[in-house]
Amino acid sequence: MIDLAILGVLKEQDLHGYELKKRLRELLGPLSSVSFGSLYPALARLERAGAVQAVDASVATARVPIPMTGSLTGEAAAFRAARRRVTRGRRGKKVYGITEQGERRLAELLAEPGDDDRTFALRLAFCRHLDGTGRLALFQGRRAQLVERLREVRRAPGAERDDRYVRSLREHDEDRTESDIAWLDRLIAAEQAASPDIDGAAAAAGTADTDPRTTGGDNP
Amino acid sequence: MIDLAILGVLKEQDLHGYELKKRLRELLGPLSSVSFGSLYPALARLERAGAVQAVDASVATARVPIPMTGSLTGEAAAFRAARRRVTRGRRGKKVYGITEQGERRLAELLAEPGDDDRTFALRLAFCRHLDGTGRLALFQGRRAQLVERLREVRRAPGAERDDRYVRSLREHDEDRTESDIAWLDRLIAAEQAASPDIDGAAAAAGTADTDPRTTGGDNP
DNA sequence: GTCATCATGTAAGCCGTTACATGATTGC
DNA sequence: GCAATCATGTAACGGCTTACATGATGAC
Repeated sequence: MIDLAILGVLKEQDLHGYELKKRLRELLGPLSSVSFGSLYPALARLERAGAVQAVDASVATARVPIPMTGSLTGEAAAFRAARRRVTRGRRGKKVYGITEQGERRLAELLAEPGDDDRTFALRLAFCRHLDGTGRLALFQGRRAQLVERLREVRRAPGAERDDRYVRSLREHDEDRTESDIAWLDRLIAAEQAASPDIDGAAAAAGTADTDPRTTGGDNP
Repeated sequence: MIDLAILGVLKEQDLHGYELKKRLRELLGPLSSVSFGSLYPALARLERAGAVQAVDASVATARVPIPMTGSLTGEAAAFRAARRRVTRGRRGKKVYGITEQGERRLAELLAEPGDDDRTFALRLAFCRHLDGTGRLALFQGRRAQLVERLREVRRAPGAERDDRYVRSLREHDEDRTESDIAWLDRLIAAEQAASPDIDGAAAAAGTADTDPRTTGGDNP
């Protein structure tokens, strides 16, 4: 879960822990943003596993210029930074980059099934690193899951005991789920329009029984 | 969190652990239903804390309130003794009932601030045990939180780097939040219609700055 | 008599948090 | 030089899950 977030962000850009947290925050919102207490150990673990690697901060990313204050031992500092390529930058910073192994791991994490509400948002945020087939599988797998959930919400055992608040909760939950399914339908349609050669039939095995009518019918 | 769920369910009916889990499942859906591994320790903890109490299974469903007259008549003493003596029913079942202390604890848990997405649903499910003022405070507190979240989603720092998937995610998140706010507005309106004497001004201190226009404008 | 279900618990471990400790760099 | 921010980590802990262990009851 946190591995996916880290690798997904590092795939777009080399970053150190502090920046990583900021980027995750702006990507995922203040909620579901990780804390340092889990971020740094996770980075250390990923480094041990060979999925990420400390890189030279000065060559990390072109768009982040390091302001060399120049006057005091500028050349010496630059030299030292250049020599100790794999340790830390000027400010104790440890800039991480994703390795090839890490990219494979990211692909695995993006493709593996079992998405709850939180991991789906994360996967969607990084799904550009998937091919069209993988994306369709992701979307349709999620859709099937929501359809199943909608079925359960509608079955609603024990609903006769509900007071009006619980009833309202259930109704709103139903609306939300329908809205989510309609949204996924739009994503799926856009994906199929972008790649007309794949129909997702192979990718979405087992989801063929999903009933289009359960989406609440926003299509005429 | 789990305490709230347990006490809320036990307030409506005496139950043993197994049934409690089933009831929670049908109340909250398969998601966010607790596992035995957390339910039983929680029940034991609540029993040690005096919030719940093992009761005689044969009188369990009657839900007879304990007479709190203070003076121990012979009858009440006998009842209490009988109630305390019985630990488990025929089948090793241990039926729990909520105590007065537990009801106070439930009221505390329902009223205390700090609701994330999950605890709000739980509170709403049991908010009938709150008075009108408490309910309004709950709804309006949640509304203020969602308005703040909407503001953050719309600010969206770093959104210029987003690909279309992240953009779609943000848009859908915005729609969802707007829909949630509109739903809360309906709940609030219904609550105020039911109790015209309270306007929630005192209960919702600090939420007066919420702008009705931020709801997406489903009102003409 | 044995199998599914009901019923209660314990143990190990994961995943993440908060709080704490430490130090570098920049701005004033 | 001093505070604010940047930056990295460790320690303690909490809550919840899975897996395991145990046993009662009823259907057949």
